[in-house]
Amino acid sequence: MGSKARQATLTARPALVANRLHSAAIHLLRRLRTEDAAAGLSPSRLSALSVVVFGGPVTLGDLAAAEQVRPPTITRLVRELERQGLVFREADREDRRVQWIRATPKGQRLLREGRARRVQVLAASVADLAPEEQKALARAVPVLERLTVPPSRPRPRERLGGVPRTATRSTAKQNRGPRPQS
Amino acid sequence: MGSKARQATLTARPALVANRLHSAAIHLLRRLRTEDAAAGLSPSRLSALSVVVFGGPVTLGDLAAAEQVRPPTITRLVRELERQGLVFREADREDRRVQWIRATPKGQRLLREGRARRVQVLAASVADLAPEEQKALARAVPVLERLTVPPSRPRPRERLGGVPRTATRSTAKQNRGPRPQS
DNA sequence: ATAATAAGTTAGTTAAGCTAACTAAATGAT
DNA sequence: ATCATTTAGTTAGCTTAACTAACTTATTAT
Repeated sequence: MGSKARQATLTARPALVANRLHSAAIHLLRRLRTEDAAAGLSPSRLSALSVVVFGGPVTLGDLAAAEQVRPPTITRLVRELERQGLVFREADREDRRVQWIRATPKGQRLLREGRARRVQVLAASVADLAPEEQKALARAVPVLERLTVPPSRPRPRERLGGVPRTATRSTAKQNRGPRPQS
Repeated sequence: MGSKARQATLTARPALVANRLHSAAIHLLRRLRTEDAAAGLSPSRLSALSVVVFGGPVTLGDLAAAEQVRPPTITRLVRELERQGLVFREADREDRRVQWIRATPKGQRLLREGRARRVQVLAASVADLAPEEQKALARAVPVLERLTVPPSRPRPRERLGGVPRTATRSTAKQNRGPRPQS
């Protein structure tokens, strides 16, 4: 194969790449769904819990934004995580409409252990690939991650780094309103 | 190959790659979900329709295997596609338990036009990437596609390539007594 | 004081997955 | 030939996760 010609073909068809990525993502998740279920955490809950664990205390709205879903979806998701004893809420002292979500120790443990267990099947497949293939994947991952962030989302989240609790509320509020750069 | 150390890092952690792939896939699909809805075809239906359109006539079992879902799920999915006038079924003449699924012209058209429209947002993002990034993605896609096929599934489905209709059925089933219609 | 905005919740719908239990047809053994 | 088994698909009922619309409560602005 002439590599020049092939490269040209590849880069000339973003739609084709997008298409195949789409399919691949669907099938990838289908494949992992089974493992997810075994550990009692659906992909949605897993993803949300992960934001809570690594992103420090977050509000419901933060979570909804991070997960790119609507408020009711987050309400329900958090309720389930709460029921499983993986997160808990705490009302903000300054703005009593706001609920801060934190992970319990159980939630942190379950995320770390469970997540590893869940992607283990995938990881094994990755490990079975030829080195060049693994490299191809590893190089594509950061690109993929950039792709999955909608460009239309400014995301002003200072809170996401471990916020000490109540003090930050006023600070956070400030940039809530103005929405600096879009 | 430039940095040996970097390669080692990249290939040494399949679990890390798997993890990030998992997240990326979730967010990718979330992002596309909105676009999907607009065109009237959910990701699942889109994926199934795509198999029917490009994989020639398939049985329900074929579809279930290709989509990695259980029979009831496929039954429902096909019923909806049928209701939308995108596919139709036809009973096999030799084995009357078997249903062959084909795309209608409308289904073919909708897939071609609709699919492009649906992944258009993603395609636009891909097009916006730097050329090296596009190449990284393009090279990773085939690897991804291999990853999404469970290794534990031998799946010797001869039917999946465009089967002319009833002729092949007997080939597959050959040597079994021809049960005349009752 | 009152209107407007913001954060979450509730209610109700739709879609997509599953298992269990079923029907109908085909195959195999006696 | 009959009866048991296997296979293809369906039905019923459950769960999860998404959505919109309409609501409550709290905050902010006029």
